[in-house]
Amino acid sequence: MSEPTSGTRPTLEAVAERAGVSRATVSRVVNGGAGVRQVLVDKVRKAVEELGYIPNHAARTLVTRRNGAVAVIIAEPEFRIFSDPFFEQQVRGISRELTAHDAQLVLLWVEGPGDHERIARYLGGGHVDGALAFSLHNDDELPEIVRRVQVPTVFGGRPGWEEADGALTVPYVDCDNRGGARAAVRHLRGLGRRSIAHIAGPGDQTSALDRLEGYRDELPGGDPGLVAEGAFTEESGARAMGELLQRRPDLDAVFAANDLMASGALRVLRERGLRVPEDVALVGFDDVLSVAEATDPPLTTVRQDIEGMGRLMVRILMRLLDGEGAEPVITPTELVRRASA
Amino acid sequence: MSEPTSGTRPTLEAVAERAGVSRATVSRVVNGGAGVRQVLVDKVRKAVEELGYIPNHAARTLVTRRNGAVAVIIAEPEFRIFSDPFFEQQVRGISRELTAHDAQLVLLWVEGPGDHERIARYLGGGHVDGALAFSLHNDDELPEIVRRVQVPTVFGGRPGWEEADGALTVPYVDCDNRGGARAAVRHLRGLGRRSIAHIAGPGDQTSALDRLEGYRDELPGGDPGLVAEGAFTEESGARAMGELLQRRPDLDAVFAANDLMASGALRVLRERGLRVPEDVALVGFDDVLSVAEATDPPLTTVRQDIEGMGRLMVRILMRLLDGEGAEPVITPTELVRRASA
DNA sequence: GTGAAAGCGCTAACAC
DNA sequence: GTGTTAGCGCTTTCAC
Repeated sequence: MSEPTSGTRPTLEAVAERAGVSRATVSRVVNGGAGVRQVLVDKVRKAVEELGYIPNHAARTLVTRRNGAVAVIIAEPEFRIFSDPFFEQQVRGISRELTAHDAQLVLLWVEGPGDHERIARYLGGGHVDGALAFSLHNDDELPEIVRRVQVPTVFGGRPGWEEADGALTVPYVDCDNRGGARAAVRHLRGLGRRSIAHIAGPGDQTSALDRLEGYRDELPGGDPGLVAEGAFTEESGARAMGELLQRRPDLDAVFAANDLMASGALRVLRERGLRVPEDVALVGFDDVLSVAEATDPPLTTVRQDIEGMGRLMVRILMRLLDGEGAEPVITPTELVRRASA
Repeated sequence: MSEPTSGTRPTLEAVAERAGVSRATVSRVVNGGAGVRQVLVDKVRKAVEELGYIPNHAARTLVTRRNGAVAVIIAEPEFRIFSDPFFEQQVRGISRELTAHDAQLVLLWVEGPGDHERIARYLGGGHVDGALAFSLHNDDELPEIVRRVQVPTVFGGRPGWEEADGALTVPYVDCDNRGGARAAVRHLRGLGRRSIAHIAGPGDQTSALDRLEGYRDELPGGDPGLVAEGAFTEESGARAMGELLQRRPDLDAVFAANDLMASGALRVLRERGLRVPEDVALVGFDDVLSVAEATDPPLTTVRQDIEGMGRLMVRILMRLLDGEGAEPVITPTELVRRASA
């Protein structure tokens, strides 16, 4: 009983003996039971039950080269994103789709650069069939790691490094950030607004850059003073709003690169006695309900199907695992009108 | 190239051939190189490097019965606790200690009761050597699952079901909740306070119950109207404080079962124009710095070494895996005086 | 010190 | 339909 795992688990062989059949038959039954007479199926099932047999994972993986597990990689600086409703929704989508494929979600937490080697060994050692990662910053090392160990990987969000090396196209899922931003600005213009400001996200994230570009598409030659950078947090949105009001007290509309920053901006606007949408119209991005519906007034925003994007990441990975090719996927966005604009 | 894993990875055999040694020697080198001549060690290392060899995990596990991975199980209702600084700190401790043991942290997310079967298969299938779980609610099914599949498990927090079945003692790590609560109340009494209220945590969590008991130890025959139940959140602390003030406007001290609820209570106290600590002295529990030091005034609170408890969970699990026995561990608490009491 | 050989528990041809 | 057999890639006695 000094063994690592408690006692000795029953093997296929034991089940076979008890059921009076061969190992192969037991294997067939355990894996679905196709092409086995019902009598034997029942016998085997009974033996499995009685012995409490659970297939040995390592043995199975050794021969099938599949292990039914997919890694979701979280890098330390991003660990906090668990508290971000956006991320939670995406992981939920991933989890559900994985379950539908009968695959296990393994969350890998990278604590820092020192962990890279360990993560590489884990990924390369075949613990998982594939990986899902989030391309949050341009300087991330993850893409290099997954490339090196050759584990099929799908990214959430358009990776920034792709721009540097056009040859290396990795599969990813992202929404139409640029198009969504355009729709937001067009909507504000349609409302007759003339001074439309933008609270952008961090400059090292493609989603922020793409939304900024969409904003500029609609306002060529716009005043750079109408753009302030935030960090996708409520707090930073408030700060950016303050800056903008200082620079351009005449502004009559704001497009924030996400709902959290929009809610921060809204707070500042109200503190200054400005009415939304009468004095300043406000549009967000994401349509995270817990934020967009909770503000007063509720936010007009650009909706993206976050959970759906998570599910899509899994489906693309599965296709990759089946040896099929995979292209990046851009999902559509949709303007949701509420009261803020 | 239609294989699940990309291309064919080099095996031990390939390395052996390239280095001109036997598989056994390569294996020795890969596993530390003890008892192998330096010349051969170098040769092998070189071959490993050149081939980009990574040991096959499944094959190794199949023979060693160990796989260097430990599951941290998160149940869905608790997924939110990622945003709880307490939990994050504990996971950080776990992660660090695991790294020190060269083990991989695998986070298992249980989405709901329907997932139990899958989780059981995963745990029982030998994906991980052991598991770490958090006993948050008394009706949790997890303990039953880990018992069934016989995977060595250490719990964070004293499990509630233990009371029902004294025979089943599982290893767990918890702080001295009762003793800490006593110290808090004693401190308030020492300050000359006469009407000491308690904002308790949810009644289905042992930590909350133990702290309540510690409070009662020091105030036998106390007024039940001085106790209100919260849910360990800031919001619920505020609500409970409101109730207490309504029932007992004369109260002059509050012991909250955690810092988050204390900060909620503090907010309400100030809204009502009550000074802390002059009118009402306030003590929290946990000493989560981001909360206890951030309030105004900063909280006097009962400190527990959260990260240390996470590390301890891992150490106990490792002992379990080595076939040694393991007892529950209660870590000490310490009153930290700041300005609120 | 190093190599040869025997498995770990399972699946997948291939016979029957 | 079912059983037999040959590995999957690695570690680990046991000889030499």
